[in-house]
Amino acid sequence: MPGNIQSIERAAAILRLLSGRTRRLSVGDMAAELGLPKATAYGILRTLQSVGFVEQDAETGRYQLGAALLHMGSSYLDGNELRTRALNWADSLAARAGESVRIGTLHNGEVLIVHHVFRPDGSRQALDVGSLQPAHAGALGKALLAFGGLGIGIGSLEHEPLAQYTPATITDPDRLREELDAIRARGWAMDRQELVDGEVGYAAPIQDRRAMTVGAIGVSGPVERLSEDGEARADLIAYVREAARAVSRELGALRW
Amino acid sequence: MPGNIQSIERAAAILRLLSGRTRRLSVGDMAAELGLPKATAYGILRTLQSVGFVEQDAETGRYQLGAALLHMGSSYLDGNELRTRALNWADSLAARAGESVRIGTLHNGEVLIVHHVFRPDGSRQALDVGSLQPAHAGALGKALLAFGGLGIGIGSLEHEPLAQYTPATITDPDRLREELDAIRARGWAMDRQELVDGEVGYAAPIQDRRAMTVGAIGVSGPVERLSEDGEARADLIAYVREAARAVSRELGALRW
DNA sequence: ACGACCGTTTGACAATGTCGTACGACGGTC
DNA sequence: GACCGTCGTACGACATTGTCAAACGGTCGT
Repeated sequence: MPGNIQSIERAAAILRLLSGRTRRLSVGDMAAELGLPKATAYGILRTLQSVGFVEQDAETGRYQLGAALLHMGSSYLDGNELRTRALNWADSLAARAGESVRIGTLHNGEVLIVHHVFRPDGSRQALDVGSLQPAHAGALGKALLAFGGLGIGIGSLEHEPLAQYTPATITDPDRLREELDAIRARGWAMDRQELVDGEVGYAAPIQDRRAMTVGAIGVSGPVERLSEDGEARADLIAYVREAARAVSRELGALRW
Repeated sequence: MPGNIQSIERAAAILRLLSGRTRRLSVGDMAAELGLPKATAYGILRTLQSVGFVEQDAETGRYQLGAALLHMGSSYLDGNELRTRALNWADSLAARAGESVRIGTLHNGEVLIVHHVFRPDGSRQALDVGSLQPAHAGALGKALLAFGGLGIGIGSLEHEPLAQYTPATITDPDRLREELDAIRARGWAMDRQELVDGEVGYAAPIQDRRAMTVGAIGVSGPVERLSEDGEARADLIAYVREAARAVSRELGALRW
C-alpha cells in the first residue's frame, strides 16, 4: 500500500489550515478551502476534537487548534537531540554575548526555532520557540541554506519569489546565491537588518556525526549594539562559531 | 455518521504514544502497544511522516515526533485567548511578586501550562510551557479542581489513586475534598511542597464571561522566600488574586 | 551461516470513510 | 414577524479506502 492514508492527510491539512489563521474557522470555510464536502470535513473535525487536536468554541461553534498539540509540541522538544545537546551552550553563548540566542532548523523551506534564550538583561521578551522564519532573510536561515544538507539548498526557494521584509532583504536569487557562497567560504552568516529593521544577527551551522547540517545557532539584537559602524563585530562572530562547534562536537561531528 | 474516523484516532494514539516516551519507538513496539497489525501501524506512520508529524531516525529507522507539531503547538498558543489576554498581567505579577508565574488550564485531568514567566532575577530557568502537571498537587491544579467548570471536578480523579510526589502530597480523596472546599471558600489555593520538595506556590482561578473557570494563574518558588515561618504570605496572595481578577475581567467576566 | 529482528511491500477483502442531501437553530434584513 | 442565508450537525447508500496476513530483503548479533 504505497499510498498515504487519505483521512489522515486531510486531517493534517485541516490542522495546517487552522494553524495558519489566527481566527477560528467554520466547517464551511475549511471545506471550501480544501475542496472537501462539508460533511467530510465535519467528520474529520469531530474526530480531531475527540482526540483533543482541535477545540470548538462553545459560543460560535467555530473550530481552533486544541491543547493536545501544545503538549505534543513540547514533547517534540524533549526528544529533539539538537536542542537537548545545545541547551547549555546556548545559555553560555547568551551570557558571553549578552544578547538573545536562537537555534533553528530547516523545516519545509523555513526556519523553525527550536530554542530561544532571552537576552540576559531581564527585559521583557517574547519567546518564539516554535515560530517560523523565512530562510533567505535572517542569519539562521542563510547559514542553514548555505550549508544545507540533504540538498535543501537554495533550489527549493526558486519556485516563488523571495519576499521582501525590509529594504535590505536580499530578493534577487543571484545575489542570494553569491551571499550563500560567501557564507560557505567564511563559515558564518550575518543578517544586516534583512529580516527586521534595526536588527542584525550572526549565525553559524551545526553539524552532526555525518557532517550533515542539522541546525544553526546565532545571536541577534539591535544594530546599535551588534555592529560597529556598520561592520561585523569580530568578538560576537567568534562566540557564535565556538558555540556552533561545541554543539556539533556534542552531536558527534568528529571533524571539528 | 456519529462514529469517529478510525484511522485518525489511531494516528492520534500513535502520536500520544510517541509523546509519552522520550525514546524513539519502532513500528513493532507501537503496533504491539496499540494492538494493531504491524502493517497498519506502518501505513499510519508513513502518512504521519509525510505530513511532518513524525520523523524517522535515518540510522535506526525508529520514529519520533515531528517538527510540524512544534509549530502547531505554538500556533495553538497564539490563538489561545486565555494566554493572549493574560500576557501582560502575568508579566506584572512576576514583577510585583518577584517570582516565576505560571498560567495553567485543565486538560484531561491534568494541568497544562500555557504560559510561564521567569522569575525576574536573570537566573537560568527552564521554560515549561506545554508541560503537564498533576491536578491534585500544585497550586494551579488545586485551584482548577476547586473551581472546576464543566463538572471536571475531583470526580474525574477518583478512578485512580492519587499519586504521591512528596511527603506533603494530599493522597487521601477525602482530605483533598476538604482542601478543595476550603480553597473554594477563600478563593485561592496554596501548595505547601506538595508537588516538589522545597517549593510552594499560590494560585487563583480565572473565569470567563460565562463565569466558567477556564484557567488559573499562580506564583511558585522556594519555601524560604514564599512563606514566613510556614505561613502563607498575605502580600503574594493579594497579588495573585488581583492578577486573576484582572485576567478574568479581560475575558469578560462581568461579575468581577 | 544461522536466526531473529527490523522496516517495508504486496494484494485481496470488506469494513470503512466519503459525500449528497436534509434537518433544526441562530442571526440578520426588509 | 416572516423571510433568507448560513451555521453546525445527522442520515444512509455506495464504493472507495484502509486494513491486515503473509512475505520480502535488510542488518544485527551470534
